[in-house]
Amino acid sequence: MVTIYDIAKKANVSAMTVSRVINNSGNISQKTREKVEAVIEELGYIPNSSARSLTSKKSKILSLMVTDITNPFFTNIARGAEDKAMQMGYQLMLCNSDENVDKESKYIDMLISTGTDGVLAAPANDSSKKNLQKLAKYKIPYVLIDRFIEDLACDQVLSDNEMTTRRLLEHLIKQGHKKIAIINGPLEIATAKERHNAYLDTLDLHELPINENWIHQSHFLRDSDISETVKKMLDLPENERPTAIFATSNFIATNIVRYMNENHIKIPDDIAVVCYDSFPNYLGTEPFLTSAEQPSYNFGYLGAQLLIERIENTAPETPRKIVLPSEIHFRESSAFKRTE
Amino acid sequence: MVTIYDIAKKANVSAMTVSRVINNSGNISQKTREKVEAVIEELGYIPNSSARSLTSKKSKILSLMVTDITNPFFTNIARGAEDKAMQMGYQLMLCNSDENVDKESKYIDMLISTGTDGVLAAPANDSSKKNLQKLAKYKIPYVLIDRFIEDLACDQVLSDNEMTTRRLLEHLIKQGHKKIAIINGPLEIATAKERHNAYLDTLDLHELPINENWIHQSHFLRDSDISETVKKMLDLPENERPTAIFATSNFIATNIVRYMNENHIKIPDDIAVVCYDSFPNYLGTEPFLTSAEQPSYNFGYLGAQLLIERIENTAPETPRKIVLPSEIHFRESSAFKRTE
DNA sequence: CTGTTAGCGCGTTCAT
DNA sequence: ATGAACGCGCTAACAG
Repeated sequence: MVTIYDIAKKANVSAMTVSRVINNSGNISQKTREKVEAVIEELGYIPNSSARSLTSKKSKILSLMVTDITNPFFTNIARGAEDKAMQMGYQLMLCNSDENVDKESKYIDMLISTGTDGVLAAPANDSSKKNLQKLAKYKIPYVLIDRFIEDLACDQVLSDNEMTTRRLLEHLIKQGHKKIAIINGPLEIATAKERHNAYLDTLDLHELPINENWIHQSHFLRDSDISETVKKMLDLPENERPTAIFATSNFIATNIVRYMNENHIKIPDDIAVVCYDSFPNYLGTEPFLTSAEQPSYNFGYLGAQLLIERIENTAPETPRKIVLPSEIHFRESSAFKRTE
Repeated sequence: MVTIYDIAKKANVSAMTVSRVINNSGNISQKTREKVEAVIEELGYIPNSSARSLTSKKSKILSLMVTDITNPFFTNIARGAEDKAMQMGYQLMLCNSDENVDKESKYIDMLISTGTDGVLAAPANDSSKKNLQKLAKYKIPYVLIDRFIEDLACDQVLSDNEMTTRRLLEHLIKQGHKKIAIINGPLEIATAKERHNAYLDTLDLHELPINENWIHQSHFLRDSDISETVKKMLDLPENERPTAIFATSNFIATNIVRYMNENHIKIPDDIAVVCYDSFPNYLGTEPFLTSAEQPSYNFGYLGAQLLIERIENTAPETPRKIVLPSEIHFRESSAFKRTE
C-alpha cells in the first residue's frame, strides 16, 4: 500500500507537504505541488479514509435511511441522494429500516461507528425520535425526508400533505362522491397523520359525513394486508357503504386494486380509488390510477444538498424546511361515476 | 466520545481487555467480561470503525456497484444484498455507474479509499476489467453479478442467458414466427453478448433466416432510444419485415412498447414482443408483456453471501459460479398470431 | 487470563 | 513555504 510517506520520500519532501497538496491546504509553491502530484500519479496513491477520518473526524460518507429501497418512492430518493452525494465527493451508505425502530436503531449505531458525516432519514415512525437524537448527541447532522418528527431542530424535505390530500379528495367530491373512505398507514408516521387530518378537514369543509367505519390504518410496507379492511367496508349497508377510497400510499393502493381485481369489484364503477404517491409507468400504457406524483428524486437530491451544506457549515443556523408539491394525475380509477 | 480507555478505567482493566471483550477474542474470565460489558452498556460505548480498520484492515463495509439503482432489477439486487449484509453485520455502500467505466473507476478508487471489505459488482461493460483488477491489486475480493467478464478469477452470480433466450425464442417460433428481430444492449456487456449468441444459435438450430437488418444494439439504460431502430425495421419490405422482437432487457422492452403505442402499432397483432427480465407488477392487473423473470433479489442475496464467505475466508479457493434460472411468463404480447 | 508496547496512515499544532 | 512531533482509537504481538 502506498502512503504519503512513500510519496514524500520519492518527491524529496516531508509527509506533511504531501498531505497539504492532497488537501489543498496551506501554501505550497507551484513547483513542489507539481512534483508531488506527479509522484502521486506515478505511484497510484489512494488516500486511506480510515486514517484520515481518525484525525479529521470526517468520513465523506452520507447515509440514507429508508424503510425499503424496493418502494419506488425510496428508490428514486436513493438515486437523487446518490447523484448529489457523488457530485460533492461523498459516498452513500444504504439502510432499510423496514419501518422497524429497533432495526433502525441498530443501523444508527453502525452509522455512528463508521463515522458517517450525516444522515438522510425517512424515519420509521415517531418513535424514531430517540434514534435521531442519538445522532444529534454525536453531533452528526441529519435531514428528515418525507416524514416529519416534532421538536427536532433539523432540515427537512417534506411533501405537501395537506394540499395534496385536499386536492385528491376534492376531485372525488367534484365527481359526486359523498362517502369517502381512507386507508392509511399508522398514525405514528407523520405522513399518515397529516393525510389523516387533511382528510378530516376536507370532508368537514365540504360538510360531508365522517364515519369511523371508513377510516382505517394498515401500514406502508409492500405487503400491507388490507383485504379484511376493504371487505368490511364493502359489506357495510348500502347507505353507509363508501363510494370512493383514498389510499394514502402507493403500496396501499396496490393492495386495494389487487383485492378489487381478485374479487371482481370494478374500479371506478363499483368504487373509485385515488392514491397519494405513484408508480413508475414502465410500459407507457395509459395508466389507470388517479394519483399524486411526488418529485421523489428531488427529495433525495435536495435532502443531500441540505445535508452537505449542514456538514460543511455553509448552511444558516436555523433549520430549513422544503415542502415539495405533487402533481396530480386524474385518471380512470376515479372517472366520473354515472349512478348515485 | 467514549473510547475503550474510558471503559478500561471505569472497569479497572486495561484497554486491551476491553478490546478482547468487544471482539470476543482471546480468553477472558467470565467475571471481567461481565464487568466490562456492564460498563460498555452504562457508558453507551460505540466502537470507532476508522480506528478499528486502521489496524485490523477490516471495515465491515460491502459495496454494491450497479448501473442504476432505479432499474427494478438492480433495486431488488440491492435489497437482497443489503439483507444479507445486515444479517452478517456488514453495511452496504451504493454506487451507480450509469454504465460508464470512468465513473465506475472513480467509485472504485473511493471504495478502496474507504477500505471496503468487498464489492458486489454488475460491471459497466467489458472494459470494467481494469477496475476490477485494481480491486484485486488491493486484495479486495469482488463478486460479479449479472455481468460476466472473462479471465477474472472471482465468484459469480449470473443469469442463464443461453437457456432463457432460447426458451423465449422457441416460444415465438412455436407461435409461427419466422422473422425474429433482436434489440439488444452493447455487445461489450456480457449479458448482451450471450443473449446475442444464443439468439443466433437458436435461429440457426431451427433453420430460420438471420438478417442483419433484424439485429440491433442500443443500450440498457432507462432512456435507450430505440425509435429509429424500430422504425427502420418496420419500414422494411413486407417479406423482410420481422413479425416479432426479442427485447434483451426490461427498459428496452419499455421503449419498444412505448414506441408501438405512440405509433398505433398493435402488439401482438402487428408485431409480437418478448422480453428478457421483467417489471414489478404493482397493480396486480393482468400483465401484458411476455417476459423472463429473473430472481433478482437472489442475485444480491447470494452474491453478498459468496462475497462475505470470500472475505471471511470460509470459501473454497476456487471461484464459484452460480447460474440462476428465470421463470418465463407467456402473456399477451406474444399471443398466437392469426395471420401470416 | 491480563497487561504493555508499538504502530496503523494521516492531519493538527507548532516551529522554522 | 515547509517540516517535526504528536496523537486520533484501536488491535497485533509479545510478555508476564
